[in-house]
Amino acid sequence: MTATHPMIAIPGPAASCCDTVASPAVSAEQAETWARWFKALADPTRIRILNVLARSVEPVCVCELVDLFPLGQPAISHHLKVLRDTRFVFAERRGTFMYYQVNQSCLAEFPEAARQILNS
Amino acid sequence: MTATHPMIAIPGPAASCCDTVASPAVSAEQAETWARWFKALADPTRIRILNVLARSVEPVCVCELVDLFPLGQPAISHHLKVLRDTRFVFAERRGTFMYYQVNQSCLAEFPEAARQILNS
DNA sequence: CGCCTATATTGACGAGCGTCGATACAAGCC
DNA sequence: GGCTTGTATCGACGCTCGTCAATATAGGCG
Repeated sequence: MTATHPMIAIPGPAASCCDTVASPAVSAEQAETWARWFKALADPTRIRILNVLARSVEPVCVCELVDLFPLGQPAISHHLKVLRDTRFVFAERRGTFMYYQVNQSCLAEFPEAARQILNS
Repeated sequence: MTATHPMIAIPGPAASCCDTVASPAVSAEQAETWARWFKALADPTRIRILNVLARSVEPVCVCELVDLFPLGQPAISHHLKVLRDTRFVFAERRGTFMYYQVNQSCLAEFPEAARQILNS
């Protein structure tokens, strides 16, 4: 695996193919957590559902979402479950209807993850 | 699809299951673009590769990355290609070696996407 | 030229994802 | 109680993804 670098005899800063790089500062566990977050948003429908929920002051019921997208009700429910499992949204029951809202604080951590991947 | 709401006769703000919600402000095309970005980061190895590249002042060659992760060289090359295709990183050839760097400006657009999903 | 090393690409395989149809559950109304 | 409606879950299908082994390409060195 480790390359035997051809310039090894040349003195100076370019003695090997590159300076030894530090191990990633992001642990494997942290990376998996963030990967799950990104994966939850790696679908255009879920992005747009999240956008609709974020733009609505009031909680939104499922039937409204079903009308907005060219997908069946089970598909919408599935996407909502993915967003629920990652805590991007939460649901509240009112009689027969289910109302969904964005979890603002959870989405706020999102740019923070991007920052840590770049800086830490 | 559209629900016939049982409270339709009751006057007042709760005349239907929920207020009519605006269509998503994020177009389907924009959502697909962002979904591709998120998908590129929806893998723990790619997150950590990106983190290593971001932490290194100097460009990093592939053999160094192969040593850092318990994956074969083809797998690392594959992940680098995904990151290249989404312009998160770019590569530069120096003789036999390929050196990778993060595309800072491209990653800066990332929190902006999160902001637009929430606010716009 | 031929050999060697670094990296990219290909093909294959198993696993997971998105969608749909069918069904189950929950709650209100008769 | 039964009926209806809204929502969630299940099973199946096709598709994509991540990984590996094998191979191809590219560049340096003799």
